[in-house]
Amino acid sequence: MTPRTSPGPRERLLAAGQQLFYSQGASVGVDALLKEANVARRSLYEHFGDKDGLIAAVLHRASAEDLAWYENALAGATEPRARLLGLFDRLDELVATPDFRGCRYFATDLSFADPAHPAHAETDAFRRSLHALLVRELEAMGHAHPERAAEQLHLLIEGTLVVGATQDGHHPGRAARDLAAVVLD
Amino acid sequence: MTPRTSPGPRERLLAAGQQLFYSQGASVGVDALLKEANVARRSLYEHFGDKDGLIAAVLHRASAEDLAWYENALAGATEPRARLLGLFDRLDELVATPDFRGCRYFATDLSFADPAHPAHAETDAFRRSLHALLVRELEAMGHAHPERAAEQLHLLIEGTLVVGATQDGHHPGRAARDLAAVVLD
DNA sequence: TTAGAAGTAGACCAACTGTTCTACTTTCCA
DNA sequence: TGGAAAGTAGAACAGTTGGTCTACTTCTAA
Repeated sequence: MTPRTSPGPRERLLAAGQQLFYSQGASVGVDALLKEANVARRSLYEHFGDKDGLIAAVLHRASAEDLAWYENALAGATEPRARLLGLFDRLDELVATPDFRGCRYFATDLSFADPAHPAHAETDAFRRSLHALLVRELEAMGHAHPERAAEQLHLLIEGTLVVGATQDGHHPGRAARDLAAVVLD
Repeated sequence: MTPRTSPGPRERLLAAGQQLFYSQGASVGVDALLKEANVARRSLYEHFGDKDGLIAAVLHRASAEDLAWYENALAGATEPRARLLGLFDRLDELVATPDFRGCRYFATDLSFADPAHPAHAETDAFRRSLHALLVRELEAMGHAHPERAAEQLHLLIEGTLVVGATQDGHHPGRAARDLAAVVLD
């Protein structure tokens, strides 16, 4: 019942944070977040404690969404090897998006020099999940060294994101895909 | 003459900026910079106009130093192929440094959402120089597709830096070196 | 119907930001 | 020796930051 016709302030804050933290960086002001979310100042502090709490919550949510994106990208094919190669095709499309600005998690890590900041726990968790996902796929295709290969694929993914974010016109996904094919053999 | 026994305020500001912008990010306060450089407030604004001017100048200087680092890393061998592979060995050592925090230029790009910020011109220039350096080496070894191979090597370098900055205990330089060997053939 | 929870709106605060300015000192060259 | 240039020290300023607080409204469930 009461299917909540429109999302509440908590949801709106998370959505606004996800968008603004990505496009502007973690330094966006609280005022901008409140305005974008159309939410009262008080609601932010009631729901998340402080700005850092919102940042961590946004990363937590984005992490789940991004992992789902990876799963979806893999689902483009059924054969294990084709699944992983297809991932790089999808990455190539992703980084070509006009407002692509690189990996949310690495950007967050760079924003907070203090290693005790709660955001780092979220970015670490994301990377571990991504690594586990890659290992799972590699094991499914019977790779001889899944751990090592996963690290190499991860390196190719990060490289693709950075090059995609900093250089226009390139197709880093294609370059990475060629190298990924080597890793898989 | 007057070999300037100790570096002047300009040099001290550049050195302090190079260190603090890297370790703390571009958001370090002017006060911290002045204190670290042991320089009067006024000197900063006389020499660099404003904080952004210092940021650009620091990047300009770091760019030259970092390119020299790449040249030096290549100089570990004479045979063209060994030169490029040796670069990844040096990168592997670099990212293992305890205070390594990733690529200065990518971090800077992420810090300034405004594409008109003067820092972006410096990071672009650095990347172009690095690309040219890679192309030069690939041509020297008679590679069939120097431009394409340079993009792949660049991707491997960026991936190495990101993984090195975010995951401890890994040896991304080794993983990248294996893949670089494939690129070179 | 009504009490209480949740939300809005916005004033307010202390701390900090980059920047400008004034006054004094050092350096160095003609 | 003298005087301009460059440097230091630090007060002051306006704008912004994250965060708290009060007063009012809306929703909702007993």
